[in-house]
Amino acid sequence: MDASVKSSAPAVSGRVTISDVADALGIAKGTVSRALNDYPDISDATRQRVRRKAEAMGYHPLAHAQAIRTGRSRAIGLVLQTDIAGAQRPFLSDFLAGVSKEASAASWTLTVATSAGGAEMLATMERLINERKADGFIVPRTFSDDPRANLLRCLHVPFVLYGRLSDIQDSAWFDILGEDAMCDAVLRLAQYGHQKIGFVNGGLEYNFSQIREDGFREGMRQAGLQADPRIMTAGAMTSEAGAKATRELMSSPEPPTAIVFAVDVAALGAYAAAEDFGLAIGKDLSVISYDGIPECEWVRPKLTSFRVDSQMAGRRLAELLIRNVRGEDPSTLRETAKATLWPGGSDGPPTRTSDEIARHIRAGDTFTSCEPTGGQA
Amino acid sequence: MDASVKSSAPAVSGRVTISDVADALGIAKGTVSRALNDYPDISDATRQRVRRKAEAMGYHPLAHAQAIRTGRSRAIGLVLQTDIAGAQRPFLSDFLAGVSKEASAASWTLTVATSAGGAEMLATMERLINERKADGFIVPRTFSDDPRANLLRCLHVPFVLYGRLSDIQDSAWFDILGEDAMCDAVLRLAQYGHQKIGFVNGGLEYNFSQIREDGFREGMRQAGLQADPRIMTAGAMTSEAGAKATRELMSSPEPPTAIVFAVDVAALGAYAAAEDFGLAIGKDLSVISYDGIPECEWVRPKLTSFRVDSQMAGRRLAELLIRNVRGEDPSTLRETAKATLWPGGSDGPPTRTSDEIARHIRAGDTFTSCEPTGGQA
DNA sequence: ATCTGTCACGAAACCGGTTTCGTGACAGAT
DNA sequence: ATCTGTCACGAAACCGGTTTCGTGACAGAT
Repeated sequence: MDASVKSSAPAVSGRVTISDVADALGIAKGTVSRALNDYPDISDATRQRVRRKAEAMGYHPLAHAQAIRTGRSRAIGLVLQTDIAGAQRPFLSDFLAGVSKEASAASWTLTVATSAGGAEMLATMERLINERKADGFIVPRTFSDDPRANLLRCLHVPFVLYGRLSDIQDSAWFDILGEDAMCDAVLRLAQYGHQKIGFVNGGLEYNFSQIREDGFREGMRQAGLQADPRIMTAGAMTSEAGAKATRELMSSPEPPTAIVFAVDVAALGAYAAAEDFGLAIGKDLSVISYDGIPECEWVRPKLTSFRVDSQMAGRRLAELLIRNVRGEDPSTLRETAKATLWPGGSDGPPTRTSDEIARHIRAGDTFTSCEPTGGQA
Repeated sequence: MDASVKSSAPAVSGRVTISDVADALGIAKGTVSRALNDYPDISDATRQRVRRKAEAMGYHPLAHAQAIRTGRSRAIGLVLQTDIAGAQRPFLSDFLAGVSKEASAASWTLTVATSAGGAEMLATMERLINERKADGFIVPRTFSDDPRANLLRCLHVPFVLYGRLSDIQDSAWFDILGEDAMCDAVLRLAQYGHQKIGFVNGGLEYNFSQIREDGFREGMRQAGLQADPRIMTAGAMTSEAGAKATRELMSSPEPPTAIVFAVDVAALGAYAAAEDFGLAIGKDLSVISYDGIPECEWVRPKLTSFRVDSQMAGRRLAELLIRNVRGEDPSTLRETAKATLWPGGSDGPPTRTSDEIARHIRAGDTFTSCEPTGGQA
């Protein structure tokens, strides 16, 4: 009888649309939209009615339908750099789990792309922006002077750094306090009685390296020890580089009895170097590192390392980014967390002095092996 | 003078829209759309003109604007299971790189979510489908009876399995020929002279396990050897489980001189077990495994393993899925590839007989250690 | 009693695409 | 010369949302 009866069938696709909700309430769909988006020109009574009905009908707006008008699709962008030697590999699964969990909780999604570094990386990000596949980015592995941050700032696209930027400006970030870990590592070694403590830093192109070196120096200062530049080096981001760095440090006139590494993969290289020299890790040479990659548990003795909770980092970064996109001031979106010491067997009281080690290495023989090695003998 | 002059300004956002292209050509935007989508009611001449102009103006349709009408957003869905012990972790970065590269090349994107297994996994996938965040799914780590595949089939959502399904039906898949690798592993060991060869399979809930066991048996058959059920076991998906399985096999009346593992992480456990028994890996006990995880390079001796090219797998899966979504018959979208042998030092000619090993283990002492261990002595 | 301002909503335009419907132009058949 | 069918396109509706614009109803001031 009533000619205005529109079919209230819930659309062909089975999804509940905003029109379905509006029809069910007998109001305009624009009103429903404004009610759900907290426009001020909607009465509290209506707002409540709409909310309840939408909830009851299981209505969820389609992000990409909103995007066409708003330009935002509730998607977090993450571009992984794949041309660097496994740098982010071990944490990736946990990290993604953290990001995507937090995203899901806010009805956001995660768009992942991969790229080599440099121009390709920036092009990839621009494409995601242009195609509205990402409303903002999580920028992992911050560089000291990060072109990604520069680009996103120019384009006024929100982002959150995983790592602090020296040129802090107005960016949001989350970071693990690597400096505290390095400092604690030194103090732990000093307490064991180590006096000659070496440092193998990561690549100086990364922002974290300066920070970790500062932490190392601060630890030495607090322990009342001298930081000796002859047993400090940097740039070790692979096991091979870590081995090479270790050999260099150990070949110095006054070799260290303990080395602090800024990254685990480099520290793993110390095992090979120690083997070459016939030094026992954890006894002749103590090692403490940072990251907490699973390989720490594989090597013997296990590698003592400051472990980073990557899943938590992912979660926090996602939350900060979402708040950034929603308009909060980036300079209020900054957080830090601490790494946790996971003791292995790679550190302990020194069993040899620096002198003894130096003589031993010059002599080219070993302390511990049971089969004769090296030398002309 | 001409009242019909619409502003040809390229929109506020800077993007070129379909209307911009239509205006530039003086034709209707519907015509442009049909021309670009190869509708039959567009003349070749017009089609060419439109294509060229769109190209020249740098027009790219907005995937989510298309999605609102078509229901498709050119996005690949990938839900990672994060509650299983690191199973997919090591390959993840390469795998994502492969998927996302292939996706980018086709102007698709990759939506990643994570989930625990079971009902949560299915709910996560349904959410992505309902919100049009994925037009189809790559289903990694296929289970023998895979609830994800069942769900997607019911919903008529395209998907590609990474792994073959026993109940093949109409699904598309890509898989590495694990059976060939297992077979080759046995033949390699047989050529070294091994006769008692054990097998430690992965979890039987995974589809690959049956396939790899078949490959192992086929290898034994080709080598003219008896598969001995007392030195075959399954369910080892972690290093601990691999160590336990190795101990069991070695404690059998006729222990193996070589073991084939279906997965690397389990094989890594063999190192710990061998150490317990005082057996030298690669000499007293040969080990060959499968996956090619980076840890193979960390252990001593390096683990001989059949390496899977995860990036390639990701690429192939992405391509197959896209073709599936575009309407190609899934039963024509099936591919396999071979794993590549990466020899380490964990396999070689047997240095002891099964008997010698059995006696040794019963005696509870070791062959190789230089310090006395074990026994009451 | 009228005027003014605010409240709260409906109607309609809009975002950037796709798809349906209608029709003028032309060719070929009668 | 008219009729019929196909070709090739324009116009308009549509997808599911958001946002702008307009206006009736009511309250308070004059």
